[in-house]
Order: sequence, then C-alpha cells, then structure tokens
Amino acid sequence: MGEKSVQKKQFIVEQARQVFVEKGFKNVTMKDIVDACGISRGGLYLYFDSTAALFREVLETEMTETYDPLPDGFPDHAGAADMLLFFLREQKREILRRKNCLAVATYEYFFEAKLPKRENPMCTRFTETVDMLTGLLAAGVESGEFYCPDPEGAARNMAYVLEGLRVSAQTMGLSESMVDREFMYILQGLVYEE
Amino acid sequence: MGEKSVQKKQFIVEQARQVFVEKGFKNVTMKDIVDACGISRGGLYLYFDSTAALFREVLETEMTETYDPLPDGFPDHAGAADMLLFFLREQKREILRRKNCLAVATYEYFFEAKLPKRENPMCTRFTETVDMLTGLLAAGVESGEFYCPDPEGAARNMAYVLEGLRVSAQTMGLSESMVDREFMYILQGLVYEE
Amino acid sequence: MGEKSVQKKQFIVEQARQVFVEKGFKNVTMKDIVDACGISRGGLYLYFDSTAALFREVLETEMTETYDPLPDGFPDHAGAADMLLFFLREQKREILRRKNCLAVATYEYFFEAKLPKRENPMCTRFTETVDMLTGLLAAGVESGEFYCPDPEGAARNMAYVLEGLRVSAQTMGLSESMVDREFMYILQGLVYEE
Amino acid sequence: MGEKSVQKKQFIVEQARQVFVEKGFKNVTMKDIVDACGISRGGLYLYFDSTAALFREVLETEMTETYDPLPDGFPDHAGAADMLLFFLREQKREILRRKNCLAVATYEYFFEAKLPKRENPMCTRFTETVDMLTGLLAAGVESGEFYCPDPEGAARNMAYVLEGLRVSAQTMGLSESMVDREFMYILQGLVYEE
DNA sequence: TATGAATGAGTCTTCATTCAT
DNA sequence: AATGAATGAAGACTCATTCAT
Repeated sequence: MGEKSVQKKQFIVEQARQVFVEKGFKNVTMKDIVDACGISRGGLYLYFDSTAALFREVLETEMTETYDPLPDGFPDHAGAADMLLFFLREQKREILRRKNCLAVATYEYFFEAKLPKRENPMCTRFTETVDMLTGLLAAGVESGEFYCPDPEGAARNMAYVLEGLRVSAQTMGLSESMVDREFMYILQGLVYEE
Repeated sequence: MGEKSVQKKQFIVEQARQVFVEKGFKNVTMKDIVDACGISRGGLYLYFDSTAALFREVLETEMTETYDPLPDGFPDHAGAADMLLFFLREQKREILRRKNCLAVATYEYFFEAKLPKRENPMCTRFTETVDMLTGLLAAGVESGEFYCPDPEGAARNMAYVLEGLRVSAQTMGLSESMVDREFMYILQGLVYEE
Repeated sequence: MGEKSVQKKQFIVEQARQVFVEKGFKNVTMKDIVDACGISRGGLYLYFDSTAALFREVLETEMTETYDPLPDGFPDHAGAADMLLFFLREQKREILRRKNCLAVATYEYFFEAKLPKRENPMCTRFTETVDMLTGLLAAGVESGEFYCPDPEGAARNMAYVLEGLRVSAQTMGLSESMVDREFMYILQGLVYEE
Repeated sequence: MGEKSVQKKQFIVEQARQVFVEKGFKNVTMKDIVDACGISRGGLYLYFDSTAALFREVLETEMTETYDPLPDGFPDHAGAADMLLFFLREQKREILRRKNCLAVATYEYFFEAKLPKRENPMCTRFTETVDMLTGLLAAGVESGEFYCPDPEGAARNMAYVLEGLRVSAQTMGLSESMVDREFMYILQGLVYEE
C-alpha cells in the first residue's frame, strides 16, 4: 500500500469516526461511510471489509492519538492532587460531551465482539486507568496530600465509578452537577481523615 | 383482547425475552420473535408493532415480576449488614450471569430511546437502588454496624460502581473474584474506622 | 336473511359509503369498513365478500335513493328553462362538493369493472341524463323558451360537458366560477338566436 | 449517473409505460416493473423510489415526446377547418384506443396527487388545448370558414367535451360512432349559420 | 486503484380470508 | 349470526457485497 493509500485510509477513518459518533455502531452502514467520504462503494471495500473492521481502526487511532491521561504540557512538578483534579476534569468533559463522543458506538461494538482480554481495548484502557490512578494515589499518600490506606482498591473503585458514570450518561442522561457531586464524594474520601 | 389472547401475549413476551437475552436488542428482528414463538408474522403484529414495543413489555414484566431488592422471605429482624450482604450477593449473581441476562439488550435499547427521566426505567431503578441503599446504610450507622459519615453519598457511589461492574461484565468480561474484590473494598470502607 | 339482518346490511352500506367518499375505491380495505362499522371481520364477510361487492351495493342504494333529476317538490307547471336551471344548479353542487362525494370511488371502480352497458350504472345514468335533457330541450323549443335545432345532440353535448367537468373537478380542481362560465356558455347557445 | 444509466433509465421508463397501460396506476407494484424490465428489485430503486416517481417520469416523457397537437409535417397553408378536423381525428384515436393508452393510469394518479395548478399536467394540457382551439376557431372565423361568436367559449366547451369523452371511454366504453356523432355535433355548430 | 451499477437476500408491514368458538 | 384470533402471501424497501470497466 503506497503512501497515497495510507493517506486515503486515514481520511476514511477520520470521516468514519464522525459517522460512528453520530449514529453509534450498529446503525452505521457501509453506505453511510461511503457518503461521508465521498468515495465509491468499491473504493471503500479496498480498505475495509466491514463497519466492524473500520470501527476497530477508528478505535485504534483514537487510543494512540488521544489517550493520554496527563498531557505533555502538564507541569512535571505538579502535585498528585493537582494531577487527580486535572484527570477528573478531563473525564467529566468526556463523560458529559454529547458531541464527538464514541461511547455509544464503543459499547455497542464490544457488546458483540467478545475479545480475549489481552486484545480488548476496553480492558486495556481500564487497566491503564487503574494503574495510573494507583500511582497517583500512592504518590499523594507519600506526599501527604491524600489519606488512602488502599491505593489500588481506591483506584479500581474510581475506575468503576467512571465506567458507571460513562454508561449512565448515555442511558439516563447526567447533568454536570451529578458528575461533580460524585467526584466530590470521591475526593472527600481521600482528604478527610475518616 | 380476550383472556386467551392475554395468555398468548404473555407467551410471546416470555419467548421474546429469551431472544433478547441471546441476541441483545438491535440484532433482534420480528422474524426472530416469530420463529421463537412458532406463530405467523401477522399473528405477532396483532400484539406488538415493533421489537421496541416488545422489549418495553419484556422490561416491564421484568420489573414487576423480578425486581425486588429484598425478597419477602427475608427475615425482618435481619441487621443492616446482613441485608447489604444479601443485596450484594444478588447483584453479583445478576452481574455475572451470562445466561438469562437482559443487560446488553437493555443498554442497546436505552442508548437509542432517550426518554425523559420520569419515564426512564434506568433512572427509576437507579434512584430506587440509591434510596434503598441510603436507608440501609443509615440504619446500619444507627445500629452501630456501619461507619459512614455520608450514607447518601456512599449509596450513590455504590450504585455507580454497580453500574460500572454491570457494563464492564458485558464489555470486558468479569470474573467472580473481580466482583468480590470490588465488593470487599466497599464493605471495608464501611467497617474500618478510617 | 331476517329483517334484522337487512337493517344491519343497510347500516354497513351507509358506513361504507362514508369510507368510499373519504378514500376513493382502491384505497379502501375490508378493515376500513370493519372499523367504520364497529363490527367484526367475520361479521362483515357474512354480508359482503369484497370491497367491490360492497361498493356495488353502495352505488345501487345511491342510485335508487338519490338519483332524481327533478325532485318531487318541483312545481309541475315550471317552464323548461326553470327546470334546466334547477338541474344545472344541482349538477354544480354535485361537481364542486368535495365532501360527501363518491366521484373518485366511482371512477376508480369502473375503470376496472368493465361491464356490459346494460348493467353499467355509468351508462344508465348517462342515458337517463341525455333523455331527460332531450325532453327538457324539446319542451323548451315547443314553448318558445329555447332555440335548439337538435335537442338530442345538444343534450348529449351537455352530458359530455358535465362528465368532463365532473372528472376535471377531481383531477384539476375547479372553482365555482369555472363551472358557472361553462354553464353560461351552454345556456347562451340555447337562447341567442345565432 | 453515467451515459449508460441514462439509457437504462429510459429503458425502465419505456417498460413501465407498458405496465401502466395494462394495469392503470394503482394496481402497479414495483415488482411488476421489476419483472417487466428483467432487473433486480434493488436495481430499480437505483433509479426510482416509487411507482409514483416512475409514473411522473413516464408522463413527462409522454408529454415531451408525443404531445404535439399539430405535427410538424402538417401543411402550413392548411385551413382552420382542416386543422380542426385533423386535431379531432387525433383525439378520436386517442380516446378510442384501448391499447397503448395511459388514460386510466393518469386519472388514477391525479385523483390522489392533488397538485397546485401550475404543476399539474392535467391543467397544463387542458389550458394548452383551449388556447390552441381558440386560435384555430378565431382563424377560422377570420377566414370565413367558421361561424363562431365566442371562440374561447367554444374552445373551452370542446375541451370539456373531449375530457368527458375520454373518461367515458374508460368507464362506459365508447364506440367510434359515438365519438363521431359528438364531433359532428360540434362541427355543425361551427358551420351552420344558426 | 477506483468506480458505481447491479444483485438478491432479508426485514418490515399490511391485507384478504378463514375458522374454531 | 357473530366474533376476532390467526394465517400466509404479497408488497415495500434496504443493505452488504460483487464485478465489469
């Protein structure tokens, strides 16, 4: 596949992403993609066999490109509390945004594609989040910012809460204040000496 | 609709439930139902206009029939801790069972059907769970079984964790020990004097 | 068929008439009739095999009941001109009324049911109209009210014009003034000595 | 749509025309068209969404291709009477032909599709006919061929008679002599000094 | 590489008609 | 006489996929 083709493939993935954002996974047809890309049906099949293959590619791009718990510009000397707050703020944005959001498509896709954990991006992301949070909490305990007898347990708890919020936002609709309240509860557990 | 047809409607709902369990919501066609019931296409339409209408009925039946946080036979004099344990055991069963489980169908349905909160069973169930847990925790604090400065916050936290576990079980696959570990973490937060 | 059944049959025909008025002929289903009558499907079939059979009955009733070029109360001593004016006024009402009008249903039915002329109500009505008008014109010539060298030809001409107006009203939509203008043209041909 | 598909579209329109001729409008299904064309269901939908869309195309083609009150080859020096006779002869052919005739389909279509007059081909055709006849009669009066104090009125009268004949031919069945007789009546009105 | 016409299987939906009660 | 549940055929429409160019 030449360089040109690589570009075209990327182009298709970008357009497809938008379609998945708008329609979820199961509602998307090859025609939707074709229309969004302005290419021919046959042309699309040269690159992707199915919407599932396309979605996998979209997800992969997503992961490599955008998954970055703490962005480059973040001050290295920032305290654990600052970093946690930053992380939660990002998560809130992610959870609440209706536009530009692959959550529904992702759920719909992974309800079907039962993958071995190694290859399952949902698992990967979960694990990474837990690891990152564990590190953060441990550092915070170290620095005296947090009280937390079981950093890994707390990290896992947070990760499930985030998952719960994420899916609830799509099924029940969540307001910003509901997310805030939940995050406040978590933070209080870390600072209060209980 | 005569008495006989009421029975038939129930029969259809039962068969349909099985189909939704097996295939989720979006994969189910009217033909799937027809085949599962052994009736004619036209016959099904006498009772239900769409798979969505059918699913709503399935859910309703589910709610009235089976949703019962604490069953009748539960000892009245049981302590709050006992009741919480019982509740979590039930939830674990619910979260882990692969068979007989409407979770995927429910998520798929409610990703599409964005309902006002009043009419959204997901909201209702969430609220009911939170209320019940709040009561339980408050009672436990009263009786000295639990340490919990903010019962409502803790209840809400648990509810989100449960939601997170429920959806994770469908997307990532969860082992019993993973659920147990999570529940243990929650329980420790209630008993440890932290 | 007992007396009661006769009444029921009449009732069905009346309700069906309304349905045909509203939906034409080809759009009407047995269910439409059943719903309009508030009876059972099986019940309807006891009386009529098809919408066509029903429509025939509706038409027959229509003919016997309402087709009456000059109504009873019309003064016997009325002049031919008066009678012609009266007839045209009735025709205008018939042509223009949107409600209560079987025209579309009738056309749709007779486009399909190519009947021998003897049994074709369209033919019958046409012939009766021509005969009546011929008589009227002849009488008018006799009494000096009309100038008309060929009453039968003129009557036939009028009958086709009426048919043309009737169908045009349904396909193109006609205003009252368009009908009036046409009728004026016809009348002037009878009174002007040309 | 490439050049080839334009040809195919034309082919479909031609086949469809035949189907409409045979079955009218409301009896025609997409399957009828598909069968007549020997193409696939999906293939037809590439070109037309519905039988209505197809019929509109058929009509349009009909209008542009065949509607030509006086054909090119007609002698320029022909008198008004000659031209009128020619026109009526054409109309008679049109009215009487059972084969190759879109009359029923056209009526059925326009009974449903109540269009604003500007866009209604029935209106357009009517108006064009009236205008043409008005011109013809006026010219005939000028040249002394016709006696006709109100050419526009007479033209309109003729147009309605033609409409009446056209629809009667489909509902009652008309013989050639019946049409001839009617045309004779009209012509006599123009030549007799009455 | 790329096009887009073409296919045909599959789903939804409606309707006339039957039949046990 | 009357009911209304049930059937299955038929029509509308869509979609993944192929293939000649």
